[in-house]
Amino acid sequence: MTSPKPRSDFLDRVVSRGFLHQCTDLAALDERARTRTIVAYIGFDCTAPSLHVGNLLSIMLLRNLQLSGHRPIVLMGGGTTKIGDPSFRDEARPLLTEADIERNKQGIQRVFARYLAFGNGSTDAIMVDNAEWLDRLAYIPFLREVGAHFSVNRMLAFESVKLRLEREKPLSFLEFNYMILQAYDFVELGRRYGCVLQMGGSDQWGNIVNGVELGRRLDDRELFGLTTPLLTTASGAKMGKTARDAVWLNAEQRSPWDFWQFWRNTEDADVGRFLRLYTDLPLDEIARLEALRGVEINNAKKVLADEATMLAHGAAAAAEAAETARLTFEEGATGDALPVLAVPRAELAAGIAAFELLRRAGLAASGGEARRLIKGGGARLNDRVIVGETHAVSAADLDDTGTLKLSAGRKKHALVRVEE
RNA sequence: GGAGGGGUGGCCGAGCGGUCAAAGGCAGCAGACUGUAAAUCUGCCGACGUACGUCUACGAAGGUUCGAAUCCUUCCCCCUCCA
Repeated sequence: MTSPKPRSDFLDRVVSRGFLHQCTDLAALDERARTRTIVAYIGFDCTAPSLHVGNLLSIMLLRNLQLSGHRPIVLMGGGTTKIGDPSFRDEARPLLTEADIERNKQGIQRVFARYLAFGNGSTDAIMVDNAEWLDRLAYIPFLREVGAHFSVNRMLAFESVKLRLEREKPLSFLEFNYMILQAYDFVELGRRYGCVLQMGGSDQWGNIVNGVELGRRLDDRELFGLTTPLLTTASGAKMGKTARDAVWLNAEQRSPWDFWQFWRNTEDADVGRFLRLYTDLPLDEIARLEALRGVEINNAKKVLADEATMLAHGAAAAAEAAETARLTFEEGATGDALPVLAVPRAELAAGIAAFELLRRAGLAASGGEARRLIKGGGARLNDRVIVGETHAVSAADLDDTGTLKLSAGRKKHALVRVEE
């Protein structure tokens, strides 16, 4: 199902950079985006204190929208988070308290300032919270105005809830309403801001289509929906999750250094795709980088890490991370961006067991894990393999700046510094 | 409402009175090889303790037993079939 090359700048970008999965009416949307400025939104529920790399695709899509001369709306789901989206989940999300939601919202909001330009101009981004209208809904009038347009039969047929129903797992009436509220959001944004397009991940298709249809029925307005593909890495892992933790966008949750490292460690086969999705680099430049082979492709990964980190954390943090990586991996030295553990001089003078220090430096989750790391020969002190879990690290291991380096494996390093 | 099957470590999945902190697989971590890649091979993989060990764990709560993931009772949840 290859379609002709879009004529609007926006959809041309979307398609050529790999953001498109499905669209309700690509040709009509293309025509509209070509002839006038459109307003489009993506909703973000406040389920965690930060967004992560899994959400980055959506954020970059909004960025591309703005870069091609249109207006993005970031919709905070302060209202819908109180319900919990059941899409493709086989059990209900734990209900969050209003305080949790508010805290999460504060964390999430900050991210967008780096990716979008907010303001009052015609293509400036705006941020709104659906709690603004959802909290105020009056039940009976809402049912009469909006509820009447939904067919339960049809809602039950959506792929997003099919799993739950097939397994006969409970789908509460509360969750069942999520779809309707999201549809209503779209209509409300259409009324308030002239928003005509809702975008989101492919799991949002059902919710989005409902909004498009509701807009037509309620306001006789033509709305559009567009979804992005579900991303996996070349070896099949879900994008944006490492180990136990998501790759958070907030610096408090994941340091710019770790963030840079995440991108630097991209698999060869993913570099081109990621450069198109997660950076602003022109396509011909990306094509050149992607064509690099062997050791050379590491340069493409560095560019990817630089660009992605610059967007998320700013140029200074990206430069520091890149320099630290150069020093650490190419010179065998250390850089300023490495995590630092401060230890009182007296304590260090007395000697600290290596496993304990590894744990405290954050290189191992527990003492046991640290011990295993040492037993397996993966732990190093100042680049020398540590032998014996209880090996005492002392002031003698400090260099002349009062610092020592601990490593877990070849990629994870931390500095220990004495404090007076 | 009736009959049967099941709930096990991050996930899948064996175990069905002691030798079970619980096979195997996946994921994860480390080592080797490399390019801070992939693939492959090797080791580790509940917590705490230097080893012997201690504690917490097999849906929940009780019970039988020298001893229970394994047996019994009650409860909760899920699956299949019948009405």
